[in-house]
Amino acid sequence: MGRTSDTKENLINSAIELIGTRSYNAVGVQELCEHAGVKKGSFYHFFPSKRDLTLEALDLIWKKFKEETLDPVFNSDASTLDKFETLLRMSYEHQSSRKDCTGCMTGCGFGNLALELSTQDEGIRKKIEVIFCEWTKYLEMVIIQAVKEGVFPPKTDPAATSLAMVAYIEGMILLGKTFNDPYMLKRLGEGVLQLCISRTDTAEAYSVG
Amino acid sequence: MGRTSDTKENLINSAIELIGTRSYNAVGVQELCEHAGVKKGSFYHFFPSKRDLTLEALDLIWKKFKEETLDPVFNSDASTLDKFETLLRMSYEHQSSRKDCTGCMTGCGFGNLALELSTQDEGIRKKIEVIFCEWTKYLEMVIIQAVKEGVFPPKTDPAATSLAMVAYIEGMILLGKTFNDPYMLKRLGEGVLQLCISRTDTAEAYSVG
DNA sequence: CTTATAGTTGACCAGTTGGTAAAATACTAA
DNA sequence: TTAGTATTTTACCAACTGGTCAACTATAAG
Repeated sequence: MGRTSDTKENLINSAIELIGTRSYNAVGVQELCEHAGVKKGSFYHFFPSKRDLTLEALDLIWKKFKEETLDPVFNSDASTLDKFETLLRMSYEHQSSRKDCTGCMTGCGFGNLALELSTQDEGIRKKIEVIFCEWTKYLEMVIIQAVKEGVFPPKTDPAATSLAMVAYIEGMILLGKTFNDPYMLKRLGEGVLQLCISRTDTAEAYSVG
Repeated sequence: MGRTSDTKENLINSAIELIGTRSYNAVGVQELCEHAGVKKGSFYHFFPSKRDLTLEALDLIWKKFKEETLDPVFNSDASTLDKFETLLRMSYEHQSSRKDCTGCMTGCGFGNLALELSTQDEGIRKKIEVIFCEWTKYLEMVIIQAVKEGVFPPKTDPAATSLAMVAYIEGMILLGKTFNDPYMLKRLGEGVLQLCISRTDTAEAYSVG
């Protein structure tokens, strides 16, 4: 019943585009509306506030990241190492193309919003926390399997290792954005593999600690 | 000649406090002035813009970070591993106390501003890039020495390793802020050491790659 | 003690912020 | 065809944004 439209989707996509390349507080409702070709009244017909738009935008980029990156990579029949390498290569390519068309390496939409808003908006912080947890689970499952297959040493702690990998990836992207240089991801990418070696093995190998 | 005052210092400290716990765009000139007990006219007597205040605030927190943390830790006669452990412990303690008094883990002032402003303000981005480079140099020197002493394997690449460590530390803090849990730094801290092992050694040890 | 200078004040500005409310319009389903 | 509903539009709001300016005041140095 009643009329239908794609205004809501347009607004969400505009939020992903604009907030993604600048920041939450640097983009106003007005600009969001202009970019989406929509009047402000329509905005508030679909969203109670800019914050709620952002929450839905986070849902969408997480869904897309799963569908376009995590699922294809981790459901493939490639080797464990190839999976990590593919994930890193896709991140590099994504950031590179962002820089080509905006002039800037825009970084990770989750990390960006997390650092900007975690202390100010508990709902957004919590949503990104959950996203990082789910992302970690993808990695954890691969690590568990790699240990079973003997690719990773038996003492590997999959939960700790996967969390460390997400931290390291976010840190890589943070440095890449700071240097405005996607090549930073190439330089740092190999470090991800080092986090796969369990702490105790590291200690034994070189008697550190 | 003329009158003296500590208004400028007060404004810089207010910026560190307010922008540090919220974000650049979430804090206005007015609030900065109120917090510093200063009228807006005085603000613009000392700073051409909020952006310029922020640039000076970055200088100060970097200076303090060096004086209070990097210099004492890395000029001590502790072992290499102890130095890293001390650095991590101090980060944990700092973030913990921030959470105790503000309710939030506020994260790294450099990382926060880098992600919020890198795509929007080239001057601020560049300043943080330089800071990360200098920070990396501190770590690099320690790593070079550790290789000499045989604590780290000879194939270690000090430049690559130190950069990876900064990335990992920033990623740890990012996750900690997202989870609003300083304990994340404890959980992830040990991973820093794994980045000290050179890629090739990792590959040899477990035939990965 | 004077004078030049550094610092302070308050009034002001145009533009923007996020958000509201009601009337007008277009469309869908019965 | 119609009735009801979803969407769109317009006009509006108070509060706040970063920033300006000229007048005023305190003080350090000669």
